[in-house]
Amino acid sequence: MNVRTLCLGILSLGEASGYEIKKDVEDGLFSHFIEASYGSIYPALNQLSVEGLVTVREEEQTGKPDKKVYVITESGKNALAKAISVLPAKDKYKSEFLFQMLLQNYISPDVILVAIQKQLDDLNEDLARIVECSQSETEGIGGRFVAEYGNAVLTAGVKCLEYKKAELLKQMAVQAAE
Amino acid sequence: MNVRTLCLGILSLGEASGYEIKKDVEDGLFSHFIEASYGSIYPALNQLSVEGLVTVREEEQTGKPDKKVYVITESGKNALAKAISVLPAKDKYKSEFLFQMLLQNYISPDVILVAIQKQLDDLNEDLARIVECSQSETEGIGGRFVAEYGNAVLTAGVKCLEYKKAELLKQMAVQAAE
DNA sequence: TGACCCTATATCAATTTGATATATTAACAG
DNA sequence: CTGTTAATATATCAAATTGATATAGGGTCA
Repeated sequence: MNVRTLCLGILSLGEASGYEIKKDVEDGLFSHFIEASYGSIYPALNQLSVEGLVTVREEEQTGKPDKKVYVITESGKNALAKAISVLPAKDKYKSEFLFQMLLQNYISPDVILVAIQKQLDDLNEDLARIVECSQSETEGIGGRFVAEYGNAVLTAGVKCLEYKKAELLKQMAVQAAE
Repeated sequence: MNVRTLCLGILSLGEASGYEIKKDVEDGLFSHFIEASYGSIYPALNQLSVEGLVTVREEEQTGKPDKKVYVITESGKNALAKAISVLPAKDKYKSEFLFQMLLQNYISPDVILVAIQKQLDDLNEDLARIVECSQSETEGIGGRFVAEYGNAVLTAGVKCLEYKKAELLKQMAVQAAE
């Protein structure tokens, strides 16, 4: 799935500017499972506009720079429905954290500890965002689905890491006592 | 973290060819949290070789094409240790599946069902690979860490989806009866 | 007045993907 | 014995994407 389909999906929930799409991807319900940069979003919106899948409207704002508001068209909705009715590709997961943990014999216990803490902070931040988004419940049944799935997965990660952290701290205390 | 560091990490566990590195990334313990294509692995190995972080040895094989075996050097190990002693970047997770589920009002219940089933199959496949890899326990404490973390997270995902699937099936049965 | 942050769009080199090409050997079917 | 498929192995490249940077208007706070 490319960024064009991603933009159509977000626009299907309501009109938005490129900047707002980026915000959704960073802070919204999408943030748990979507990544996209300005460098892909703006070209995607331009192309969608050329293809007639979205319309653009330039909007003046007071106290802020002007923005271009994109609205999905009927043919855009059709293209979206078609694009998301195929078997989804396998999830992609990349974790520098797990890479470091696998090679933990190359790093000191203190570095391992701060890495675990950082991962815990990241997971809890993500978790808080999901809770926040699902409380303002904008997306109905689909939103509940992804919120519950994200919650389950992230909570399991936190639980596992809390245990690993405690284990490491105990071990470090023993080593310090020697 | 770039593919060069990834290759150094894999080579730190033992010598390998580009093809074998790709296999590790596809089927090994790394597969849960790493992605890399030939198009990035081969150039990375060439560059590492130029920089003196790995050495190459061409090996003839009977019954198979020749291969280039890469071995990490001392300065390669130093570069690796340095590269993985920084705070890890945030995990990256991309899921077409969750994107589809969030926009499920655009797709039919049967398509939702096959998507859920596909995700369950993917998760169970990943889970089986982790169990298999951790039984042959090649990587010691680091391997156990990532295996347990992966297990926790994937199991939570499976459990959540089994529930969602049952819920959907019940709902579809009710709708069919009407 | 300057420093810094938020909103907003845009661009671009560098990285990475995903697909394809090439070659060797084995296995298996027709 | 010929064709097809599959595994091993390396390499390349167009296209997509990232991550950083540039530009610009406005607000806030010292």
